[in-house]
Amino acid sequence: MEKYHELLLKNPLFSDIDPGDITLLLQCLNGKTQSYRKNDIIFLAGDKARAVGIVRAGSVNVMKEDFMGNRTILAIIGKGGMFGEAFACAQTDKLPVSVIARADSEILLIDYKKIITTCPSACAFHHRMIENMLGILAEKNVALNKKMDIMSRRSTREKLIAYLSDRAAEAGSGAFDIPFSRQELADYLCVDRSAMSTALSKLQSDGVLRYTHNSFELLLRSDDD
Amino acid sequence: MEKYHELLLKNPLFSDIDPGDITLLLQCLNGKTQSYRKNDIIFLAGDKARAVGIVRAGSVNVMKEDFMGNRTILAIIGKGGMFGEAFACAQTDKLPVSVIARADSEILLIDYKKIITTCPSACAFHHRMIENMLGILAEKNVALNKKMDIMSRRSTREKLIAYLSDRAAEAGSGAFDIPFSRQELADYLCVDRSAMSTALSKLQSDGVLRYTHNSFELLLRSDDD
DNA sequence: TTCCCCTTGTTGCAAAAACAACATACGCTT
DNA sequence: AAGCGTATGTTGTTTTTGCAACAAGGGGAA
Repeated sequence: MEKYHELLLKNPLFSDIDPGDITLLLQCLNGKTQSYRKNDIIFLAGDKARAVGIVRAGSVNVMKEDFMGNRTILAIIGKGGMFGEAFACAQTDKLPVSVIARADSEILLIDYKKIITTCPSACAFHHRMIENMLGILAEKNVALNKKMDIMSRRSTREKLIAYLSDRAAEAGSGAFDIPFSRQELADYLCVDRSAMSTALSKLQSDGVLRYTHNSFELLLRSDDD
Repeated sequence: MEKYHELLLKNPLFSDIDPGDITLLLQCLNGKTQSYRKNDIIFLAGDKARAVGIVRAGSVNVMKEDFMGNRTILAIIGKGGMFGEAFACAQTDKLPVSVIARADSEILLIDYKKIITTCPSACAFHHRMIENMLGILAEKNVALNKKMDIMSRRSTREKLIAYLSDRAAEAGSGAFDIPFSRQELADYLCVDRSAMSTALSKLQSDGVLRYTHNSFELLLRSDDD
């Protein structure tokens, strides 16, 4: 049980909650831990979203099936991870994704209503959890907006500039490091790696940018673009 | 004052709150209405995000300035609209955007802490507002994820298929209408209108799709793609 | 009806990206 | 140090996009 609580404490939903309060909190939440075998369906697309899931053991796939029947894995959620929170909080009528067990798994399912409704005893940690949930959703929102800003550019060159500018702004300096390999960066920007590599070279030869490995430096140019 | 409350009631943050409770709620929130002249800075990029803004009168620009100094308008928020909620809830240290008055405006600023902290009297409507805020953030999240799924496709053709599949899934049928004109759809997908038009024609001649005006029908194909 | 404007579809062309295949550089293990 | 595998950069080809200009069609107003 000790290990179980440790796992929860690592989850941002429970951050800044006193470990000693976790047991009480779990009582308020009335979560049920359910076991699933590999390939079992945890949530099915089309269902009403009511619960948030936390992976106690094993891992799950968040999957999407399009109209043509092609299935895509949107996310792989491992031990300690959470899924379904956005759909639960949005009270979506029809879940647009399915969640399937990748392996035999133990999932803690918590009813959304129990999360957002402070319990009769109005426990402080419960309130903290609501705040955490707001923070989680808000941060994802900010990250997604940032990425959308990048992805809306038409060319690889512009996507690179948008991404690198953003990193520079975050670092507060023209010189900064990036946390991606080239392939990862290409995946993040949704472009071809080799084309991106070419675009990077061109940016350098154009004098807009200098880089070695993962260290970059954007060079301000007052005139044209 | 009556008009002012009407405006708030239309805002999703206050939905399902009894109009009679609004006055009390506003006291809990301790919001300040401030006047700004055209081009006044309401939030400045780099500031700490602490407050949510609601436009009582006038309108504001949410703007971003990149490393090169190019400014982009991310959003125009009109009367009744809200801004800054994601940054406030994420407790962002450095606001990545600025908010500027487009015209002389009256802005109701509410401290984020006051929103998420239920007041001593634990009023029910205050709690409802927290739930609303969760819903707002979660819905934006879902919408952004949906769009990301579309935007991550490499070609216009694939973006179209992703978008139309999504619409079909939402309609629960291969036949459905879309709420966009061609130009709007192109903007949504971040592609060129005429290229998109060509891609649509090709999809139709390939027998994947039929459409007239804004009525579309996706035709299932069991074999290849 | 006729005229005009706006939306949508089409075509040609230039630029860019995707793709593939290869070359080089780097880090790690033995 | 040598050898190997991975990551990165380069080059050439094909496909697609973006752009621009134009044609076709529809709706509304006079």
